Amino acid sequence: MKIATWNVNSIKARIDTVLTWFKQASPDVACLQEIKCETNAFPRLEFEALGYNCAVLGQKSYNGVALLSKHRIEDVREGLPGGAGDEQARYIEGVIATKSGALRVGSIYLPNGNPPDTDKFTYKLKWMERLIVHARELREYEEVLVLGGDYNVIPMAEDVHDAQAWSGDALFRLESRRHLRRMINLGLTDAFRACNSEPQQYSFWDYQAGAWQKNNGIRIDHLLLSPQAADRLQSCAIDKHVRAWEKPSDHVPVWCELDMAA
DNA sequence: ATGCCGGGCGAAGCCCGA
Repeated sequence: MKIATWNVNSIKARIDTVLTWFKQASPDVACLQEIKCETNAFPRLEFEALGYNCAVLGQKSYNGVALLSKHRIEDVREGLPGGAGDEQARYIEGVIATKSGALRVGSIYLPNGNPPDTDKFTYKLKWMERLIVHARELREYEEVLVLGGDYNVIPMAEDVHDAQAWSGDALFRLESRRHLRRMINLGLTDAFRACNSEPQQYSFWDYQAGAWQKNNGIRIDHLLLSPQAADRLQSCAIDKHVRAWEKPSDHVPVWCELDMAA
């Protein structure tokens, strides 16, 4: 069972690139972020033609998340609990029935939080607090669970080209990293780091200042696995080559393979 | 160097991202 996450930076602008990757990579389940369209404007037909079911939580202009699955998506939860008045479409979750039981998948678009001296950073930290509370609830289900998405947090200095330059940034601030560490401490596994100990492995390169050409990247797109999922983890990789395609997103797909055969 | 790209919106120029 191949499960992927990808911040596509507008599904409308990126549809050809995204479909090309889906045809090649053929993930069983995919978490998309920054679709930047309203729910009913999501290009469902294009994905259905490839055999996918779609669960979408969209929003006009900004944010927006989706779950795509070759199998039926059940028990869809739209939005992260605990956010009374939070209008930003940043979380969708669903359950996929497999031969070896339920697979629960969440698609996360965590707030950026910059600049850090504003309420944007406060919103980010509060959102992370809500995510921790929700992950703690999900832990009790003892299911195969994958929380995939654009976390907008650089876990460690080895996950950024220039840690010094990023030290004050909301993506690398200690408060953000501490909250991500709390997620891990709930018993979740960073799938990529469970499979790859090489430093300087990135999932995002800015469009500006030749960041891609200079390999000035950061690793902020993560797949966090429950113990039941981590036990089934076979591989995890970053599809870096996609960043060199025509009209790329600034993020690339990250995927893992779980053994759900039995 | 926060605004060098790139997208949304909407029809010029501003908001936003990481």
